[in-house]
Amino acid sequence: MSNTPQSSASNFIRSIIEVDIASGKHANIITRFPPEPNGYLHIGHAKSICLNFGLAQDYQGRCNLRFDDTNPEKESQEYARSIQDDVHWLGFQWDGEVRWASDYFEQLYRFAIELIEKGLAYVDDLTPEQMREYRGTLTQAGKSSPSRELSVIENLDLFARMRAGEFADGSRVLRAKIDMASSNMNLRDPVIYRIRRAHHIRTGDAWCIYPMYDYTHCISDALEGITHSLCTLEFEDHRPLYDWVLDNLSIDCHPRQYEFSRLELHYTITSKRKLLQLVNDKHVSGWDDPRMPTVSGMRRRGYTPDSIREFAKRIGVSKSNNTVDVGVLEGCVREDLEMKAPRVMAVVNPLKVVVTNFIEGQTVSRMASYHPQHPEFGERLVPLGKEIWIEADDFSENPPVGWQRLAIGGEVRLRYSYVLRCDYVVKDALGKVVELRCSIDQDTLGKNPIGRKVKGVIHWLAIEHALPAEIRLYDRLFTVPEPDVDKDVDFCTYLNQQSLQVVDGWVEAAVSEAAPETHYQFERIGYFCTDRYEHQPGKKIILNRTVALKDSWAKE
RNA sequence: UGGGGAGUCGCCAAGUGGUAAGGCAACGGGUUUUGAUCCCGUCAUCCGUAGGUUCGAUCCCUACCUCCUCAGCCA
Repeated sequence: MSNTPQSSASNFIRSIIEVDIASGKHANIITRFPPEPNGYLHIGHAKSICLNFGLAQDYQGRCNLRFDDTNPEKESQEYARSIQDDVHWLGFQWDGEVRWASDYFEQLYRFAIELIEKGLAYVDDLTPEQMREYRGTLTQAGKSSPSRELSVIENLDLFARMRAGEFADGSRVLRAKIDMASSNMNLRDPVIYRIRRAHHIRTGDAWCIYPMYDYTHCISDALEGITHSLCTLEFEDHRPLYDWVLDNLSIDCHPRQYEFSRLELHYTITSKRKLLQLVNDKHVSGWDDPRMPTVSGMRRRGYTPDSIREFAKRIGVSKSNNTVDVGVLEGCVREDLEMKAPRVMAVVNPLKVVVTNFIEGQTVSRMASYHPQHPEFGERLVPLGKEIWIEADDFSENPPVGWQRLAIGGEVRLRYSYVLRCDYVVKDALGKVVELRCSIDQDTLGKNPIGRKVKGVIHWLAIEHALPAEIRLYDRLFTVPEPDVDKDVDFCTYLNQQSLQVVDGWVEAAVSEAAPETHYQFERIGYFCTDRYEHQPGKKIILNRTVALKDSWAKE
């Protein structure tokens, strides 16, 4: 009997867990999601969140949220808050309270003393430059620092004085004494504590020494009883150090670290440093700009938690480098919104049409369903009028072969209304089409015309009843698939100047009172979402385009 | 030219000594008052390359090739 839920694909981590459960090594698994609060979460983190929390759910285990807050200079409460919000929004709940690596500072300190007492750590006063020199290179062994031979007594004293603030920032470090000749650079006596007088978001000014990631992470995992510590591939080389620390300390728990490949997406970047640069340099409005690959940006854009979780499921987990096309992500939202978003009509690029034979009080309006497959979504009246807006793109003076939209002398179905014929085109002095004079076939409401077939259907809005709306159309943020592949070229040079287009469009009155973050499908156009922050129900309608509808005509 | 990883369809990704899952995309057809959705069908004689072991290898062995990664007092 397998523990694998049918909904989740097999992957190497699940295989390991299943073996561990089957062998009795673990009765319950405990995972953790360990972000550093130094930026907002992005789609790559979402993959990790879905993995860690998903595993815990599927195997009846637990998953902790633990902040790796060991570098006070870059961390903030704002980031920590946003991260918690994002995890919740994605649909996950961590086990118990939020954990902080800083909660373990005292224990970490005592373990460091244990290491010193065992002769496995020493205080060094080499400058950063010297340390780099002493470290050697990939092909040459490093050499020992003079401090490597300090006695336990001396090290104990020095380390205590480091904590007491007797030394200047950066003047001394505590190093693990492992092997300066190791072919693994991480084992060449890595620094495990440095002196930094920085205000910490949790511990304030209580400490002037801070533990390094490699030293902190494994111990934090062990203290929390983590069974499977999952991280990305670049930490593979750190695993021997992870194990070394735990093997040499009196901790009876030794979590196992497993690495999986990080997610790469075409036309976007997933580097917190670079995302921060986009924010700082004002290339975007903030971390939650709808063009950002951040969780909060995608949320604002209109992505749903379900769609992101589905995405994580589709891309899978492995150890091979992979680059996923954004089309996969888009496919996930379309699929989710297809069944969840009510349909409504909107005109993004309006062209005025005068229905010449519209007869007030006689020409009828129909009710329209909010969802073709879900009558429970309800319906509303879509009023027709003498003057209507249609999409400028739905009319062509010189229609190409296969054109199913409006053309001079041609007919088209007005969605939920009559069949419309274009009789006359009004142009301005420059020859630009500014208005269409059309007539409807009075006998086509709710039924097809007799003797001829009208294939095309277009959306429209009665001018009298349409509501003005600010519509934000987003395109990819970068013009090339891999903006940051070339180290010599600033990725900002590949910014897509047309990534945001704000247009004044029109929407059905039904949208008027929509709350922020309401999803809609604008028929024939795409999925849109009322802006989380700026949309004001009943006052200012602001919609963000989440993703366009698939368009097999546009491809031709 | 040190260490650690990875190479299976356009993109992800299972799999395993017994003759290549699935998803996305793509393509063909059907339904449709969204050129959407939905439905049906097609889509790797082949698993980086070359040898070897075997009745039989993508899975085992050998060599090679390619890509990623490591020299922060970042995580």
